Amino acid sequence: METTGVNLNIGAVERETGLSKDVLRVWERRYAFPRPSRDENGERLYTTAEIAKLRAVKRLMDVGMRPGKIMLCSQQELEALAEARIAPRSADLAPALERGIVAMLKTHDAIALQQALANLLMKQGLQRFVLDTLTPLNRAIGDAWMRGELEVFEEHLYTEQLHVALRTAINAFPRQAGMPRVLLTTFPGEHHGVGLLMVEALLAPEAAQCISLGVQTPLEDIRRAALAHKAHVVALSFSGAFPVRQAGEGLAALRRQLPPAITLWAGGEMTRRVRKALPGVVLMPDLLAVIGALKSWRAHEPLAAQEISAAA
Amino acid sequence: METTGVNLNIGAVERETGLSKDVLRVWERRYAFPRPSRDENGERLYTTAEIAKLRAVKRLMDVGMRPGKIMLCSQQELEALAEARIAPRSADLAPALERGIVAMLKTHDAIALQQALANLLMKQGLQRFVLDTLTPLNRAIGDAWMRGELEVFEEHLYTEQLHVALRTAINAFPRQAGMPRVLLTTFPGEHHGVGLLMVEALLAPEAAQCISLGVQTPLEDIRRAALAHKAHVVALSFSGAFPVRQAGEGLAALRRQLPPAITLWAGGEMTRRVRKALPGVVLMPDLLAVIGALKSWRAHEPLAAQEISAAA
DNA sequence: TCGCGCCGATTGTCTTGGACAGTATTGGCT
DNA sequence: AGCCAATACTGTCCAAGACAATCGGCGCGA
Repeated sequence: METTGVNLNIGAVERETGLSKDVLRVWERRYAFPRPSRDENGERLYTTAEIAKLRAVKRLMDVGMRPGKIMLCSQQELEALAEARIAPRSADLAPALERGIVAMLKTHDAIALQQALANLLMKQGLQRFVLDTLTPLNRAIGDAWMRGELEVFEEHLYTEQLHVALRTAINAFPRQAGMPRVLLTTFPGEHHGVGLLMVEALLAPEAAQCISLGVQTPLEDIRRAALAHKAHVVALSFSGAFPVRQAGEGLAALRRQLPPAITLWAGGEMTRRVRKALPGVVLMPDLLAVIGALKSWRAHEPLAAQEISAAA
Repeated sequence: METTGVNLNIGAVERETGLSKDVLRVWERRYAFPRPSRDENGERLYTTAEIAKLRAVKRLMDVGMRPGKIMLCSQQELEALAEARIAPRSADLAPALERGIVAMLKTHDAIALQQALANLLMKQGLQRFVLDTLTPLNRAIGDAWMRGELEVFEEHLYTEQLHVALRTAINAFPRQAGMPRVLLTTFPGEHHGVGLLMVEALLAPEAAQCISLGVQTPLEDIRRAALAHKAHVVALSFSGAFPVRQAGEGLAALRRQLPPAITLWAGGEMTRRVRKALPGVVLMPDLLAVIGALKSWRAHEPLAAQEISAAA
């Protein structure tokens, strides 16, 4: 625990924590936390301790807790809350596999990690790997992250290695002009791209044609891309931290601008928190739903597909 | 040209254009552009035309132009400026290869694009592909982007396909415990990750061990990761749009926090715009410099490497 | 006892207009 | 022509207020 007491200004804290300047200032006004010192110009200077606590608060808020309830807790209390939240489901047992992967992350053994992922993938096949292994594994990683056991950079390493493993496996499938054509991307503000890759991993063996634009495509460009690529389905991925409201607005706008024949899928952790139904949007709260949605599309939408093709 | 006159509020414009709310408001005050209408609550509503012009302005600013000079130009004038800027160097000739790739992007032929990239890669080998093909190709794509010939989603598709091609090729090399160990990532705020992949593509055949954290690692975590992984080199990538000042501050802070034995590399388009030297940071304005820096490290730093190993 | 609707509390986002510091550019001087 | 200083430019930060959407709890009816 060094005393790297490098004080950061509000802009740097925004970048480091993902909390907007507005939020940081209004929290200070309302909750008296954080309470940064000021430099000679009266500008805020946040300590590393405050930043760490802000990150802990954000983690808890990303799983549904409210700022007013937790803002004045100490670091220990926050950790206890995180612990309590995941206790119910990890109480039974954390399987050896998951614990092994987390251990590799903690020892920073990138090579072992990559081999472990590649081995599992080869043994199980791509779809089983995604559905059976990755789902609980991602949850275990998420839990460890919630508990503060994992550093940011360790989580980054996991994501990166997962990218490598999945991308390699997906590439082994021939890139064919299958049906449906699925356009994959995320909204601006959503940085997390593993979801896209997992969906692609599920669809590639089903002979659907995936066109991924990566993350953060502006709304207007999603529309243009869907038309340009004559997509049958537009699939968006949302991580748990994505604001439900923003997603709802964006999906509604997109639904309005897209021809009705194009199906709209929305998946990812966030979709579990959606209350009111979004007309014309297929929600996929888990990965299994992707397979279901694909089957459903193939059963019900042959006409739509023809229409889009004919419109060319 | 549809009249999708969907007006966006300032937050949405910030996400879509990458211009902060503060900047949008201060531009309105100073230059009387943009001049958004207001909703019933007095909140700004930007038209799609304004957003398009904002994007054009940002593109030109990313290559060094100043807002005051260009803010009041019409769309046509902005396009003329972009044209003029790239005329000097593309006047000679745009080689057939580059034009072919751009054409594939414009016709949205993802399959052809991927095959073209894979073919080139196989024919030339990874390093030659990166150095000889990708450098001019990226410039051609950048020029087309500057001219407004490419849509955002077309550029996204290119990036994604490049990712696929490079990742596949890199994976073909055995992941060994070579020297030096290079930690690759970008600062928070830098979304562009192709640079990292290109560096990895150059280093993998040289038997250096790359550990990539992907994009947007908080400063403190870069430090921790460097120590945890016992990295010999920390390499950061910056796209042309990254603010030079932010990069300078970040690099200085990182240099201060990192043991002197760890070498610090900074590469990418931004580094060409750096004026004052950054002590203790190796600048790599082009990709060839990466090879040079690697050779230089191997020639001069055998002691440092041993020290770090011993410190374990 | 469970479901539904209402109301108050909570919370993120947007508002204005001012200020300042660091950087680029201009102009004058040698 | 080259160098330095004054000036213009520009991004970021500040304050305190306002408002709408949402959450949570309460009471009511089935």
